[in-house]
Amino acid sequence: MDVREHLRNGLRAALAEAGIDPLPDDIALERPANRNHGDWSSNIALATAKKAGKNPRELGQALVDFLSVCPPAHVTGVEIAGPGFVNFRLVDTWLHEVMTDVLEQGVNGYASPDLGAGAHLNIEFVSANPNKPLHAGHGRGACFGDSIARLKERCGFRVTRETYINDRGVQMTNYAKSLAAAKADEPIPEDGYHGAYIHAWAGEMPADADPLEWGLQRGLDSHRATLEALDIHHEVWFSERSLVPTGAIDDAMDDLRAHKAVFEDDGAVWLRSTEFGDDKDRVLVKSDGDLTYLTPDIAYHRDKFSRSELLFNVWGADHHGYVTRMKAAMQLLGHDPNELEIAITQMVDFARGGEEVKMSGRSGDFIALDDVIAEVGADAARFTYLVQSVDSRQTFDLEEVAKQGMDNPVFYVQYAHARICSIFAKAAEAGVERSPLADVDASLLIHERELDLLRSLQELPDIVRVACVDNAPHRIAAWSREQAAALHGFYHDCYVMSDAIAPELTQARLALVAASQVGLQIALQLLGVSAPESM
RNA sequence: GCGCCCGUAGCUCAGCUGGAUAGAGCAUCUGACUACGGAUCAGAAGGUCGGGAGUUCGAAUCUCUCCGGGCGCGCCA
Repeated sequence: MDVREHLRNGLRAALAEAGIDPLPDDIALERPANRNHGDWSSNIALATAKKAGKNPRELGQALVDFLSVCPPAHVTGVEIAGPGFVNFRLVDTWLHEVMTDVLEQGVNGYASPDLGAGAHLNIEFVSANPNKPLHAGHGRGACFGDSIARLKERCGFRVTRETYINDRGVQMTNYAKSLAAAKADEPIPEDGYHGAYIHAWAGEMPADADPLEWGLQRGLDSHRATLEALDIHHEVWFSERSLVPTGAIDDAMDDLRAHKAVFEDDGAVWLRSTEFGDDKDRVLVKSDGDLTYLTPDIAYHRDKFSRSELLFNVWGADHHGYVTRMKAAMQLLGHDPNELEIAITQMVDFARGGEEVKMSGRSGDFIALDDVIAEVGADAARFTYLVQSVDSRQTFDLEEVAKQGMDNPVFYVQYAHARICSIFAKAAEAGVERSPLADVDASLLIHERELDLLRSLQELPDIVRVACVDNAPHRIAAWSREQAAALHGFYHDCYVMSDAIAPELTQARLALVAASQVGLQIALQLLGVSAPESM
């Protein structure tokens, strides 16, 4: 049981004794930044005194007096400090219980809060045009979306990974023309695509192939291969084009009309998106009869809702202006706006050794995501894309990330895992057999390095929950670095096996290291980064 | 002009629903191996949290305003 429950129960009893009624719903407990303030601290006296019309310091003292007489489990001291904080000092047994929890629950059980309760969540990400390879900028949304999927899965959602293929419209026609021109050694049309890949792909194209159909498949194959190199696998590749023959677009229009969500003006059909916060109403059917981009996308989202309770989209910052109208469209169709969550990833700049690398869309001169993976490796690419909040613009220095040293946090973390494996290998070599957990005396773990490792492991469930709720995989990356630092520090100061180490302590430390391995594996799995046994 | 994101150490960035003396990595300087992989560890130095005002016991965090940067504001996709 989480030690905080013991403390909260004690605080509730103390509050009741002090005449607080009703009791607060939530009692915050935090680990003070300053160790002198104890192991756990609560601001509950400050928070409730105001409402109860009491002096915070006096209420805090009353709580302390009560808790000193009936201390919760593990507690050795309770003090009042500052304006009214209640500080708890605990014996290390509370941390030893953390180790037991981690090992008993394992990689699949520890730090897996059930937030989703089995709800079906469709996560759409990447959704790039199939007329060109994925570029370096796509990597962020791809890694972010997949890590979100991993987080939601761990937290009890049933997840479908999906990507939308923009295979309908003029850009596909221009792409086909470009392929055909390249194949015939003719100049690429002005409105075509001029990247080097066009010529490479045209060279592969059979002479009798339909450039559009062949090109579509070639583009999809390219995307699929790139994503698989990053260990990203979409269950559904949804074709925009397919919305026409299935009647999905017509159905969506009928549905919108039935909901009085559209009107006609100037020969065009408009969506009443201003009813739900949009700046202006949006055209769905142009006066020439063509559909705007929005219309099939509405039909697509409507289709997704027919297959899933909750939708999650990952869009680049260049599409953020589109969020309001899509949410408005879904609300006009009767959906709760909270059932469609849209995460925006800010742009990525690329550099080599501090020198900015220009990416120009017009000339087709961009860094392919494949090239990033080839240059830095899939693990380093994923970790780097995820190490930073997607709310901030990112600078991705290919030269820095390609380094296989301390500059590179991904190696630091992976090396911690490899070290653990190395310790186990060494133990096996020495003929040391791991005792069952029940026979391990965890109370032997009293070194500050050992306790640091356990404090960090204790935080993981909270970190996972926050990362899931806030859509923040970078919190996992940050935790993995802390756990790795704790492991390296432990490794440096605490030998697991040695003539000077008692067999019982060896067993306790092997268990501790195993717990750390569980934590690191959970974190690396959520990031989609491998946990190597050796490097 | 309007909307969204950002501004924290020399550099790259964390900082959870407001908490006590604002953190990490890199870079810089100084140290640590006759034992499990030194791809490691320890210490030092480094700050008007963009500026200002407000809310309160308490603000990097919430509100307002200004400054600076990015991205959007089509009957394009």
